Amino acid sequence: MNGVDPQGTLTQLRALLAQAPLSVDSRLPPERDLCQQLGVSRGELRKALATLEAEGQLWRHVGKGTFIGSRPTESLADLSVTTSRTNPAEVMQTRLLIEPEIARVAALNATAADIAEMRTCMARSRSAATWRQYESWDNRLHRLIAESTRNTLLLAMFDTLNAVRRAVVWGRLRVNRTKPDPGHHSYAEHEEVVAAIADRDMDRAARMMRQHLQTVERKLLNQQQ
Amino acid sequence: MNGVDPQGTLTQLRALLAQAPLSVDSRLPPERDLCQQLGVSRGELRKALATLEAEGQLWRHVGKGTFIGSRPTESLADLSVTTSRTNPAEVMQTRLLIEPEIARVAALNATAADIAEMRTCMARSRSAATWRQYESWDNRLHRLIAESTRNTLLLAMFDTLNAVRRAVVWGRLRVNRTKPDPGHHSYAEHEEVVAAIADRDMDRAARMMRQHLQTVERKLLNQQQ
DNA sequence: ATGCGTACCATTAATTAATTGGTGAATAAT
DNA sequence: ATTATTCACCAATTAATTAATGGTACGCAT
Repeated sequence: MNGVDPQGTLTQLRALLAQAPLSVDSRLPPERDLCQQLGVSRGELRKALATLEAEGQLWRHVGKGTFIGSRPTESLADLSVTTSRTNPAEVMQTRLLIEPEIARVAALNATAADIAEMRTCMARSRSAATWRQYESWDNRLHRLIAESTRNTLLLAMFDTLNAVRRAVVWGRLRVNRTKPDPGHHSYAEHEEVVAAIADRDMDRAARMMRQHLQTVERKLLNQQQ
Repeated sequence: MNGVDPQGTLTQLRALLAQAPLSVDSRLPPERDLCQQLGVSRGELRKALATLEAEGQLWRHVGKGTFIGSRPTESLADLSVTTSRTNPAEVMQTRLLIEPEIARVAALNATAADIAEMRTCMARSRSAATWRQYESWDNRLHRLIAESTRNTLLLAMFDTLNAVRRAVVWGRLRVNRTKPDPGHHSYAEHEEVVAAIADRDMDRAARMMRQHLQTVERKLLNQQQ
């Protein structure tokens, strides 16, 4: 039909994309509709689309459609997949990066009620009769710190990290002792973190949290031997 | 029927679980089938099942079934829920906390190939003809930095954050200019981040990344006005 | 030869139907 | 009067079905 101007449909498409009310990542009509709409054959349309795809202006996938923008990188944001691919070392490194920063923001945003609840948590963890109870209050404290950042996204990231951690470090059981050591290192370290948060000392909160996690890591390594 | 021995069905069930060809995590028949198979009423069966569930021998869930073993860790870290509850400010704050730390680890672990690819990315982004292409290369560069930490969990967290960001900052379109400014701030800042990574200067990499993100934030705020 | 139309394929999304644990009411049993 | 059984229904989940979409081969015409 317009073999004399093989670039015609390509030009039409470019115009469509330029003037488009279609923003990025939006889907454009299926090929069968679009070729009728432009008055060209499907083959011709597909040639033009292939050119635009090669330029990176759009991307296509069978069953999904044709989309504006660049092909999204497949995110391994899936929890089960991540869990199976990571390892305790990665978990610890990630924790060591993120939780101190969380403590930093917590020092900025925690309310008096938050801090009071943290102290309650620590008292309960001190009087814990079993390791399970201790761990429960320990988890609660760490999450409380994340909550007091008043940042739901940050809290969600903390939860994700925590879920992966629990799934990965699952085989590590502490059954050797039935009662937590009253001189357990975490008691004093928790105190220091919470004190820094209460003092609104962001740097110190981050530093203390990092130190605490490093101690935990060291203990885990010793226990593993 | 066997009211004289209310533990009868429980004993039967224990025997079934003990001799079971059913391994852990396997599903046992639905209640409606199982109660007929054991010759008891559904209510009686459910009492026995409740006991076993309390003991942690099995777990149940509506629509799924009854499974042997302990309940799998539930991850409430759902992406869509998070997206609906957060806002651009939270996204930016979280990004500002995490990405510099990622850059820090990248400075430690990036290979020469990684750094070469980062430079390719920057070159492509410089020669980008449209904002869409620029954004594509910008995203690619940031993810490349995350990849070069060689920490799959950290990469997954980055992807999660990125997915939320894209979903939240969705209305923000850059249509005012059709071509990226050759003096665009990001060019120089990207250079500095990559240079710090290439120099293995962890602190500088983190600092430069933080500075870059702050510039981006400032530009976004100006644009919003 | 080239292009157009038709039909079909593999993959994905949307829709619908079955399945399943949880719960309350009516009824029978004791 | 209390307890157990049966039935019906509910909310959540999964399985099955249908529709939609990009990719591709074949026949036909020009």
